[in-house]
Amino acid sequence: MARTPYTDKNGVTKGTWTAEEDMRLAAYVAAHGCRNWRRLPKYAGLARCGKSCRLRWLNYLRPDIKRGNFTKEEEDAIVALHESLGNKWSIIATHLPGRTDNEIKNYWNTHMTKKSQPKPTTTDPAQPIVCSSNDSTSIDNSTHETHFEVVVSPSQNDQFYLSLPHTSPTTDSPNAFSSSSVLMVNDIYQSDFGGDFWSQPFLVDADDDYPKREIYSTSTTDDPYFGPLYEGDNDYMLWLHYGLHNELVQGPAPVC
DNA sequence: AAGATCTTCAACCGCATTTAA
DNA sequence: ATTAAATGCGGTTGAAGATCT
Repeated sequence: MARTPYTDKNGVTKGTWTAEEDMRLAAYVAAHGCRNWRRLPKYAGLARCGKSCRLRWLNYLRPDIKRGNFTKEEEDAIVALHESLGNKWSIIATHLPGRTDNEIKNYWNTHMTKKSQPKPTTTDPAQPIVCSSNDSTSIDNSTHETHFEVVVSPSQNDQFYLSLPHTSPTTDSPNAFSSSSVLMVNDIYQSDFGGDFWSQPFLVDADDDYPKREIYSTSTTDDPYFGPLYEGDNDYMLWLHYGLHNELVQGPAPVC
């Protein structure tokens, strides 16, 4: 998985590093530190650009680099941090000692993106979620806004994915809603949910003493798929992906 | 066995931000 | 305050290895 080494028109070497180059770079940094990457190649006797030297040092030669497969704990941390930070790989890397931003980014792109798109299926075990009592649910008929609240009992680092298939439990929910509908989720950690709602997990951290997720649906019309909830309209189902990625818990949304 | 296709990850590139002059 | 240089970041690429046909 290496790029064939070559020398560009300016005499700068590109591509995979050789063992000798590694040795020169490591020896120079050990002796002089790495305060000026631009000039370092010249002083270290390397035909590389400073950027390349910096990258090689940070991603491979640094003595505190941790090698080997990511542990379950590291994977969980990456998922959680990515949820709150997005693609801020360098910041995420600061929370994973010995791991580089490049390594985490690669790991995410090759392993995690596949896991981050959970879909409900009828084969998943269905157990009732704990919903709040009806008195927390309200409707504003003038704005067609429905408000209900879901109370869950998360444990540390649990993550939640929410979807609301309307017509049947087999509906692949995210596509069942019209674009005129807006689903918002507010909780004490996230007041404005951006990005891809359907694939973004909620993180419950150790300090979450208020495991409530308030779900608002707003619609400008009586959208048959996502209009306001009416009394007796109990075929709205709330799907709650519970735990890491795959476990699914299902239950009815509160009836207004 | 061999060619095609997929997966992985080191390294590159362009751009944004920070630092130094 | 301004500008240029240096650094840092994140997206993308390309080639080796793995897997499939």
